[in-house]
Amino acid sequence: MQPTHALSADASGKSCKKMKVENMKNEKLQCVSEYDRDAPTTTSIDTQDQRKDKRKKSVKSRRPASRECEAAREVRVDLQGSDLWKSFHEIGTEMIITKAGRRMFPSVRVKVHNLDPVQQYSIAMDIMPVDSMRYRYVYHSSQWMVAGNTDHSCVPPHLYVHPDSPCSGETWMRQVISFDRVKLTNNEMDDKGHIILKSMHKYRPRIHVILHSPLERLSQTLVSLPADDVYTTSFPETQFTTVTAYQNQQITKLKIDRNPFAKGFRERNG
Amino acid sequence: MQPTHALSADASGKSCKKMKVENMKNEKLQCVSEYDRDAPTTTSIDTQDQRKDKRKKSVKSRRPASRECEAAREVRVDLQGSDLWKSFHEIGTEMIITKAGRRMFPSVRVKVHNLDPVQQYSIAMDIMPVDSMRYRYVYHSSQWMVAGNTDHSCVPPHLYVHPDSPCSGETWMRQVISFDRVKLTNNEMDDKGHIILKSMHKYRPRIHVILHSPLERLSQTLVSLPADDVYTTSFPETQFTTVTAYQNQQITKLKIDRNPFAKGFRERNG
DNA sequence: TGCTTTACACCTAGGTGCCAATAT
DNA sequence: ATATTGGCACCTAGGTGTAAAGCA
Repeated sequence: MQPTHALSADASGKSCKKMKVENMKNEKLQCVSEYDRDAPTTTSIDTQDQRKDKRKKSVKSRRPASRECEAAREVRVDLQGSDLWKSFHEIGTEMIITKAGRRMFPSVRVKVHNLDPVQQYSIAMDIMPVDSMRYRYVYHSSQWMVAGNTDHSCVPPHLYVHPDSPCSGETWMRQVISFDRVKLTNNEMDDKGHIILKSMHKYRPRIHVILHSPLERLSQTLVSLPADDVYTTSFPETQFTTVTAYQNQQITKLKIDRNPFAKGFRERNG
Repeated sequence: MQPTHALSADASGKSCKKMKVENMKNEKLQCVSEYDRDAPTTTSIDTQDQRKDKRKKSVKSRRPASRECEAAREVRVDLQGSDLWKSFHEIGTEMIITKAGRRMFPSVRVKVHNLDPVQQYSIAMDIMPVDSMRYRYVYHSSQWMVAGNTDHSCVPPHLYVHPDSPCSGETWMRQVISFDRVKLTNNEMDDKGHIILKSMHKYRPRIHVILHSPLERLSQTLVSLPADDVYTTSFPETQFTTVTAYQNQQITKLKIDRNPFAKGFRERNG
């Protein structure tokens, strides 16, 4: 359980490392509440004792050949379809989870910038709990209320490595990176590689950009912990509550309206 | 164009290397005619000058802890669905190729044995020309006849790396490795990663088991040449002739009869 | 003539929310 | 009471050979 590439403790926000190391092993099921604000959350150095130091460090915008620190620009990850996510977020996004596994809608789609074109990267997604609460939906007030604490059975979050991984920075930057084949399940015994979540809980997806050192590689089957340099980011509007059946009818309507696979319900459900 | 990992010239069939090196760059479009015999063809050392030395070296059968040479057993690759392939082969297998890309039926499916469970491997397929001839089908004799030499535009054979690559030997051995998503095309400008072939030519698929040295890795996008140790094999019954429309009606009937996607023609075409 | 392309009907495979039944 | 499950009709997405048209 010891950190593989533990960093020195200089967590000053000005550090000019192109990629910051985050040791995911040490994160356990720690909750990242009240991230639900404005800018994307970018994890900087994140060792056990510094969790309180986490601050929204807005990623530097592209600046040609900034000479600050060996001219290295910081990795940037943009969420695609942010407007759609926000439409759901305003109501309170719900995601169905089933035993067989259910896709997300909307799905997480990103573009990455400022990678080194010749380096190899893997890009991965996982889904972190937002807090340790269980929720229930109160119909008459159309609101989600806390219903108690979660039972910490605490399955470590499964890392979904994008199937194109590993791949050169150049190739990654040329395309929209889509996680639309990810499936969510409530089956704790799942063996099909789906992401296991608990119903009636709040979650938020994270994106990891994993730089492969020349001496290592990340097999797609080594599903849990990248030991290399990892750049991690997350978008507030992608937060959602897991359900086994939709609770808020406005969510149902919006899904039917926007998800092509639900077209069969368009007219029927006026 | 120089061999990356050229071997010494001891091509004696008894060499005890677990995996033999084959330098694919040196193979060019060399034709491997009259391999259409009995046992699977296993490529041993294959440098430019030794092509005549190629012999069907039937892979050693599993022998527990044979101590001959550091107790390493030789890699073995078995073709799944061999009977189905043979049904077609007896008639003269045809594969449709289209501009958009067409799947193969039957598809190539294999099982691998005697890998090192803890090593990382990639498994790949390519399709080699059997000779340099162009063929035409003569209806009244129901036979394929030579129609001339091919025009050597000679696109280097595209390597299709199995999407699960790279992966541990243990994982590979536990599953049937299916290449059913491979698509064949006659579009020489194809950019969708399909395998480009010439119509009215004879081909045979090859399977490559690529051992990753700890210091290297094979990106799925580096599509052409494995520089590591490669074990290559091929099965006579998988040979086929490329067409844009089926020539032999017996082939058409067998495809309709066996390919689930052609079910719509079962009754119609008595 | 001989080969290739295209639009097509008809499949398989699989993603939706719904609803009634069933847990918890 | 609430939450979950499984069967369902209805979609999307895409794999078939066909037949007619297009191309050398």
